[in-house]
Amino acid sequence: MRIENQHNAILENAQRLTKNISKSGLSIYDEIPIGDPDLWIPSQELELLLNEELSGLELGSLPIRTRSKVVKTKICEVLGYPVPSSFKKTKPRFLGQNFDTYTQKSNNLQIWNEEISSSRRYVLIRVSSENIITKVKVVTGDMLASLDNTGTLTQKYQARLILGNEVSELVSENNTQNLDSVMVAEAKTPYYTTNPTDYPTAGTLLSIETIFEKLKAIVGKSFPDLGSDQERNRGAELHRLVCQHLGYSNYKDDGRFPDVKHQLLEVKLQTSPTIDLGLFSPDSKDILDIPAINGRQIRHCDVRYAIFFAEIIEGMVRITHFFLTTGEDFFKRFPQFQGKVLNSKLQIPLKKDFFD
DNA sequence: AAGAGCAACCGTCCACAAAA
DNA sequence: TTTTGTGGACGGTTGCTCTT
Repeated sequence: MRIENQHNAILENAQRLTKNISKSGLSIYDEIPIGDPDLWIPSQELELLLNEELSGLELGSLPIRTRSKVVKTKICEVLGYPVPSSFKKTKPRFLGQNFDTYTQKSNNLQIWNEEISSSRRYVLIRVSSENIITKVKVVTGDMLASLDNTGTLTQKYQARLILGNEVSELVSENNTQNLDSVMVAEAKTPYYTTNPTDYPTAGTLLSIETIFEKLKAIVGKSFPDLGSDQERNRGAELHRLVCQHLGYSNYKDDGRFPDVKHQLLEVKLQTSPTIDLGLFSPDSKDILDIPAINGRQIRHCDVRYAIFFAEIIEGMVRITHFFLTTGEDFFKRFPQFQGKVLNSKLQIPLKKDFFD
């Protein structure tokens, strides 16, 4: 009974505040002094209110960015704010009430290009596998920071894919000099016992031209699309096709770089023009963590990149373009984003019972 | 009004460590 | 020895802003 009374008292206070906000005509970007008795929604009130109003909301199978926008729109309505025509990239997104929102299906919370702000609130919204909001949790930056055990920043480079006139394009005529010096003229086609994830050897490393000839047959192939939040698995299907065309009888992927280690080949499937690269820049001269071949160390820029572009029509992924380049030449064909150049994110694992 | 540029945002997997 | 948890990679699309 006592708990129920308290619950009701908080909810009543929250409703009083949202009425005030609604009357005030303020937007989510207008500043409110923290703790303002008539306009500031304390975390407790915020959590209760959003939980009551958002739980059960059906989000369907929207693309994740669209999903996020739908949720923000709903939050504006619940809090008594007018819905902006677009959500500006302010830090935080809800400036007046000083909070950010994260709509999460997974427990891997990721904060990009920003430190955790200790006084900011973080509104974490749990979405079930059926795409229904099940719980809303409001925590301060302090609390989030305590869940961050490492402080490690994960980085990402990006480049732009610009389609040309050719359906298949061999960007680099030759391998890098370094790689060329270890390769033999008559490399064996992959034997049925070799794994695509094995370390490369001088005798089995195919020339970039041979790889090009073998892989260009993939253009025009299609396979079913697994859905808008299953990009990773979609890439796996292409990876399988690539292994098959190269002559490997078994497909294997250990999630490491590069995808087809045995050929020093990285495979990418693009359905949008932004190419995301990992921790390393393709033209990096850093040494790869694999055994040297004939005494020669392999560098990141020696790796070959197979970029496939696809269109998704009626639930099918159809490969329309193919590019093959060395890491060294990568940015000569695909311009690197000049803005931030390197993006980094902090990843915070949420405990399994975080939302309980 | 349309397009280009960009980075923000969210998703998934796997090796290894720790616990059972 | 098996199971569970954690850290840190990889994956890639879309909305916002600025320019034309």
